[in-house]
Amino acid sequence: MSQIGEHLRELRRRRHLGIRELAARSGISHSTISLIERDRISPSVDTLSAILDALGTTLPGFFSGITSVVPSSPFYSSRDCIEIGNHDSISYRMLGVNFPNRTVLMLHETYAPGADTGEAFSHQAQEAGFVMTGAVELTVGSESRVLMPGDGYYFDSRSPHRFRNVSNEASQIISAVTPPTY
Amino acid sequence: MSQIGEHLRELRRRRHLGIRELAARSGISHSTISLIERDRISPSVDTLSAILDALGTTLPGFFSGITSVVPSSPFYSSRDCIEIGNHDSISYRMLGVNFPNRTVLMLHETYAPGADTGEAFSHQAQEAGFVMTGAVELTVGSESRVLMPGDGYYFDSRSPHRFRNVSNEASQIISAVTPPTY
DNA sequence: GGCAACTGTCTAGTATTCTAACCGGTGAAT
DNA sequence: ATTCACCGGTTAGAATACTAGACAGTTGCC
Repeated sequence: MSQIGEHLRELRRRRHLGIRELAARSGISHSTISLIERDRISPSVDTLSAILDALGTTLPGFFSGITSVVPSSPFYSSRDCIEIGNHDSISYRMLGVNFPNRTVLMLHETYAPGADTGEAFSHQAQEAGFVMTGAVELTVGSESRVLMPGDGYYFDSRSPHRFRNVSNEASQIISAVTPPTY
Repeated sequence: MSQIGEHLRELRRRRHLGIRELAARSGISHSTISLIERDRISPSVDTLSAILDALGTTLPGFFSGITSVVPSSPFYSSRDCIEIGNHDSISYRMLGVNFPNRTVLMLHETYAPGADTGEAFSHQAQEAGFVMTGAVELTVGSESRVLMPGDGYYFDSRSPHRFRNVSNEASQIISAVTPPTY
C-alpha cells in the first residue's frame, strides 16, 4: 500500500528514467505507472512484476528493500499473540504481529493429544524449535524421532516434515522459522 | 506469475486452513482466493498482502529468493544443545550447532534468580522470544516491562537491551535471533 | 437413506485497475 | 513568440480483479 509508490519512484529516478520511458520498456502504460507511484491504485502482481523487470529488479528484491518506519512496541503479552492455526487440535500463536519487516516467524505451538500436522512439503526456509511439554514425534524426510521436553530440532524446511503429539497431554513447542514463509 | 498460486495454496494447506476460513480471516472473498491459487487472476498487491497477513507471512517473506541448503540430522536432544553462556547465573543453550548455513540462532536461556545480562548492544538483527517460567524484566531502549510465562518479545537488536530475572526461581526463555550474529 | 456441515469451483455482476487520449507546464531551438 | 519535444498528471472507456451466491462433491452423524 503505502511505501510501494514511493519506493518505485525512487528506483526509477535512481536510474534516470522518465515515466514514459519506463512505460515503453515495461509494456505498462505511463498513466498506470503514474498512478502507482502516487499510491492511487494498488498494482496487480503481474503489472508490478513487469515494471520491476524493466528496472532490472525482482519482486523479492523490491519487497526486501521496503522497510516500515513505524516503530512498534517490543512487548507482547499472551493475548497479543494472534492465532494463525486452525483452532481445533493445533494452535499456532504468532509473536511480533506488527513488527516491521519481520524476518523470523516465532510461534508458540500447542498440540492436543494425538494431533498431527500431516506431511508438509518444501518451503525454502529453516526451522528450529524446543519441545516444552508433552512428547512430539517429528518426522523429517525419512527420519523420525520422539522429542521430549528440553529436546529440540533444527532442519531445512525443504525436507518434508511432520509433527505428531504422541503423549496423552497437550504438547507445546516454541519454534522459529526464517524467512517467515512458514 | 505462475508459481504464486501454487505457493499460496501450499502455505494455506500447511496450516490446515480451508479457503473459506482464510477468506474470513483476511477479509478477501473465498472465490478470489480460489482464483488466485489456480492462477486465474493476478492479485493486486493489496489483496495479496491482506491474505499473507492472515497467514502470518509478509510480502518480502513470500517473495524471498531460493537458497539451497544441504540438511544435516534434524534432531537435537537436550545434551546436543551446546552451552554458549557463562554458566554462572545465565545459561544459553544453542540449537543446531552444526547446521550448515544457519540463518537463525535458537536459544534455550535459563536465568538464576536475580541474574542480569547488563546492557547490551548488538549488530543488526532481530530478536524474538517467549518467557516460559519465572518472570523477566526486559528493557529495550527506554522502555521496560516484566514478562510472565506465555508473554513474549520481538525487537530490533540494534536497540540497547537488557534481561533481568525478577522472580525467586529460575527464569527460562526460548528465543531466536536472526541473522545469527554471534 | 437423508440431512447437515464441510470442501473447492463456477458464474453473473460489481468494483477496481489499466489504457488511450488529452491536459497544462517546462525548456530549448528557431 | 512560436514551435517542437519532452515531462508528469488527469480522465473516459476498456480490461481485469474481485464479490456474492449457487453448484457439486465429500464426510460424518442419526
